[in-house]
Amino acid sequence: MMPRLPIDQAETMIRAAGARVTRARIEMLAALLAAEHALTHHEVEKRVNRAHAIDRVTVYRVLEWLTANELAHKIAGSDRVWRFGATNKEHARQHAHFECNRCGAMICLDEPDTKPHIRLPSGFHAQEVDLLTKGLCAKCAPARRKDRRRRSVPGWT
Amino acid sequence: MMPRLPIDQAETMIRAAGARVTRARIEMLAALLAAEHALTHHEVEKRVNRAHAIDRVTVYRVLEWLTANELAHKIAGSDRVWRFGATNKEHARQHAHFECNRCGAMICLDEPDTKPHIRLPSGFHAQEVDLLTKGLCAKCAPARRKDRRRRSVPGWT
DNA sequence: GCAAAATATGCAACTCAGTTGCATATACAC
DNA sequence: GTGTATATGCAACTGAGTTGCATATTTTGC
Ligand SMILES: [Zn+2]
Ligand SMILES: [Zn+2]
Ligand SMILES: [Zn+2]
Ligand SMILES: [Zn+2]
Repeated sequence: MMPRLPIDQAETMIRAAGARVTRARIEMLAALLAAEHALTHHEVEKRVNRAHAIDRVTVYRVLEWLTANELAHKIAGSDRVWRFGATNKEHARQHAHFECNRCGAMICLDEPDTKPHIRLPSGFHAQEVDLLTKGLCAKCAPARRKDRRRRSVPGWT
Repeated sequence: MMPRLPIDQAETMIRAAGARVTRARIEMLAALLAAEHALTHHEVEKRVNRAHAIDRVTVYRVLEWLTANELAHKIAGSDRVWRFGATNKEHARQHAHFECNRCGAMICLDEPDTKPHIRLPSGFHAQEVDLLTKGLCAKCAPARRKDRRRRSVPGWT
C-alpha cells in the first residue's frame, strides 16, 4: 500500500463522505491526519494558517462537521478545551486516550484493551465508555523525575 | 452509627481538615453531601442560596478549596462544565463516573470494578485513570425508548 | 464554459464558565 | 475584646465556543 500524503488522503476521505470538498476541510483534516497528537482548535488554526489565513469560526465549524461525519472525533480534556483527532483506519470506534498532566498533550491509544465491566444503578443504560489515562508523556516524564511528587494540596500549607 | 445531618457532617469534615470553618464552606459541602448527583457551580449556588445569598466567585473558590483538601472532587463533563461531588466514606480515591447523554446528570459509581490494563507508548508514565460511562440515566432511559436510535450523523441528511 | 442554486466562509457580536485584583468582612488566637 | 490571617464580595477580565447575517465558493444543470 502506497503511503499517501495527508492532503490527498484528506481529500479522498471528504469526497467519500459525499460532501463539498473545500480547502478548509481538506487542510484541516490533513492537519489532523499528520498530527502526532490530538489538536485543539487553536493548534489546527495555527497549522493551517501556514498555507492561508482561516477564520476561527470556520475552524470551529469544520471541526464540528468533521466530527459529525465521523472523519474526526473530539476528546474532552482537563482544561475544558476540546481536542480533535482524525478517525482513521486503526482507531476503533471506541478507543482510550492519554492526557499528559504536565503539558496537556492528548494522544489516542489504539489498544482495544480489556473492557472494564461497570455495574450501573438500576434503570441506567450504558451507551459508551470513555477511558482517559492521565500521567506524564515521554517528553515530560524525565523533567518530573526530581519533583519527588508528594501528596500535594495546592494552596494549603 | 447515627445518621448525621449533612450540615453537621460537613462541619466536622472541615474542622478535621484543620481549616477555618465558614458558613460558605459548611453549606456548600453539605449541599454536595446531600446531593443525589454531582453538582455544577450553578447548582451549588442555587441550593445554598436558599439559606442566604452567596457570591458566585465564592462558590468557585470554595469548590476549589474543597477539591484541594480532598473533601470534594471534580469531574469533567461533556459540556465543559465541572461537576463536584463530596469525597466521602464509600468512594475510593479512584472511582468511575456516569454521565447521562440526555440530561447531563453525572453520578459517582462506587464499584471499584476491574481495572483495565492500558498499554502506553514507550516513555509514557500513567498516574491515574478516569473512567466515564455515558448513556441514559433512570429518568431518561424510558423517554428515549421510541427514539429508535439510528446511527446519527447530526446536521447531515 | 456559464448561470443558478446550494452551502461554506468571514465578520461582528454574543454567551457563559472560570479567573484576578483589591477592598472589606469574618474566624480565630491571644 | 483586639489583632492578624484569611475568606468573601464586587467589578472587571479571559478565553472557548456560538449565532446571525452578508458574501464567497462549490456544484449542478445547461
Ligand atoms: Zn507532557
Ligand atoms: Zn482518539
Ligand atoms: Zn438523564
Ligand atoms: Zn465521583
